[in-house]
Amino acid sequence: MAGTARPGEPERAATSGRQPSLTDVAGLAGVSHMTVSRVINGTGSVKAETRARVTAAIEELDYRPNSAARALVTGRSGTLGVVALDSTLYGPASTLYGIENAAREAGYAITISSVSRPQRSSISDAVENLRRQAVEGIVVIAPHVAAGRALEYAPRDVPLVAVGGGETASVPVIAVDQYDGARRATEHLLALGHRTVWHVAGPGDWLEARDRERGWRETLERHGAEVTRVVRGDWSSRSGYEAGRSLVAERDMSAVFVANDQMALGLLRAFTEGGLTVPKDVHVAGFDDVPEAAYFSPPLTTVRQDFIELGRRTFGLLIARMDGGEHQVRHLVTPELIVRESTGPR
Amino acid sequence: MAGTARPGEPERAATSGRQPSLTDVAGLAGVSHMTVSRVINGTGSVKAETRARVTAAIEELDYRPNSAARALVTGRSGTLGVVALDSTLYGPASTLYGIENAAREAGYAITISSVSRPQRSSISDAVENLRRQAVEGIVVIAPHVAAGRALEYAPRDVPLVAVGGGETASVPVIAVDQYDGARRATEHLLALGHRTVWHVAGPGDWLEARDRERGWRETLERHGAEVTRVVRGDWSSRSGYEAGRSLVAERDMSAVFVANDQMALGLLRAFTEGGLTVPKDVHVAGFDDVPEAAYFSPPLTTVRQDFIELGRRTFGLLIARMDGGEHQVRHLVTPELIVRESTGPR
DNA sequence: CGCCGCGATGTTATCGCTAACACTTGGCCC
DNA sequence: GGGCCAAGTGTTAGCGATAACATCGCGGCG
Repeated sequence: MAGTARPGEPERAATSGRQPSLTDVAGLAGVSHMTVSRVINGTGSVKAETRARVTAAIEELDYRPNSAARALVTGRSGTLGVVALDSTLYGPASTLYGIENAAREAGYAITISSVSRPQRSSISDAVENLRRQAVEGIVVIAPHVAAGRALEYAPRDVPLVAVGGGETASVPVIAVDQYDGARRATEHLLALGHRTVWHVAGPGDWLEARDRERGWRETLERHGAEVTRVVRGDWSSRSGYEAGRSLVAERDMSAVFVANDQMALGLLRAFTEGGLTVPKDVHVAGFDDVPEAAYFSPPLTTVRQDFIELGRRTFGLLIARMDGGEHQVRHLVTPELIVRESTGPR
Repeated sequence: MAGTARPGEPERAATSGRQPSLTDVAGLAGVSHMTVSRVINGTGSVKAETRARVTAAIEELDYRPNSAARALVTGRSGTLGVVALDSTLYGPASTLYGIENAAREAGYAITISSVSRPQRSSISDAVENLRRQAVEGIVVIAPHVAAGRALEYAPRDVPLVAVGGGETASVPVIAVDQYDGARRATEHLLALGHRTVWHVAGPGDWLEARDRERGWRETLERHGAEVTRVVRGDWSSRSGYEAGRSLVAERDMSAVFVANDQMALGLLRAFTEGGLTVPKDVHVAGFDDVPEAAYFSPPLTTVRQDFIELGRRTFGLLIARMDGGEHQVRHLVTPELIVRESTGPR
């Protein structure tokens, strides 16, 4: 038996003050602190009996490794950072949830840094903020042009991936294929026999809004349908409502593709107030498939994005980046069209 | 001029490999590492000219303090943990946002640990998970009985506050006054002349559901109104829809208080399908005031909870706890009734 | 029979920072 | 003019972990 401490008379850590350290555990188990470290990390080889003694000591002292000390010596913090632009929205919140779950399973912690306004400076600030936390990698959830610009100047020395944004070549991007989703929705509406499809777009400085609009426009062009004027909202139900009011007046309007479900809700409301019945007078499709979409009046045809899956894949992409691999720039997740009554029989 | 390095010939950190350290900055500025530390932390006194030189060196090397080293020596990680039960819902997500904002302003980082299912063990796991990250304090957002039970066994050595949950005496709780909100909604409906008010409740193991139900029940009793049978949902629109279908059949049903807005949406849908018109045939009120509630068909009367404010106050409460003060157990935030068409004139 | 290698363990250096204390200089007071 | 104080700076000692190397038996093999 090695060491100076006698197992029969363990040196207990003072019950007061500070947390027990490796040395305290070692004292109690009658081994060196290095042996305890080996037991904890499963490295090296330790006799079964010794391991049992150490484990018991850890248990008794309720020992927990000091993550700061470990991070200092290993140079790895075990933490990833996520920048989210308005994490109260369903999409970002779900993506974050997916990322966090995958990260936790892999033993990483997640630190968040929200950004309320989509400005290049605030996004850069958030990234900088995370770097100060010594995160090992960063995810930016900000499908916004400002984010794209911010990422061009992103630090090179910390692995970074973007969700849903940026044509930047310098940062790998993962996203749901907005263009394809918009195409599906638009083609679905055209297939119902409409001469053309109107569009309520999202804010012009959001990449998702641009891609959806482009998907809609090019689908119309490909089918030789007239490209109507675009009404623009800001993602909110309120703006959808206003868009709806402006469309009610429009003659020869029989189908609308709205860039997200919340605006679609407002639009439905405006149509109802304006005396238009959906789907009898007008067909409406949305985007996102928020959990409530199936219970709108009428239930909304929409494009489903699997945010949880998106989050998981984002985490995988970041890990691959951190390991130095994975230089492919753009990863797309395919969305799915969910048909409901808002584009149903008249 | 002190030190051995000549300012004219700065010792640059190797461009390769590791991040610059205090010593690298010190070398470049021609001072000791301790002076650099003083400049960074604003402690002690440093001559203006020296400070300028150090600042320039920091800038040039793009130096960033190593948070692990700092945490190791100070014993403070500068990180707070948040446990959230389903952070994709509007309420928890907004509360988290409020907490994170307040924390960031105060220089703290936020680490999250989501819990998908409201079990005592998983909540304890999440807390344990955060402790391993050496957080200085923990917020548990989980207005659920399981959370309450988990908190009774919560570690004593890390400051912890709960949002919206638990009658536990051991942990300070901050919450929106659910009882009062339910009272307001119910009294509003009674004041419209209804003989009684029906209730679609949330899941029985959620404290918010219980408080809202109790607020409704006792208000009816206080006004001598009949207490009807309770229909129970699970917060989802789908369950609200089913509750609505079951209520459509009910004769003599003219007012419903639904425990949250999402269920209210489903209920409205079921009523529409069932041939009941709101507000003509039935009055409906919800709870939460999600951003979409104003655009339901019809716009929903509901009880607004200020989640952002709740988050800010939660952070304040946690900080107070961490400073050792603030032993008051229960803090309540008063909600507000927002009246819209769903309880409007017939 | 001595040496090599390996399993099991201990010793020492080190990560980057702050706390605590030591030291120098110059001005001011008596 | 000697001593004291404060400003400004440096030196040293850890914080609690892991990495790297050292040590010690012991069994097998040439």
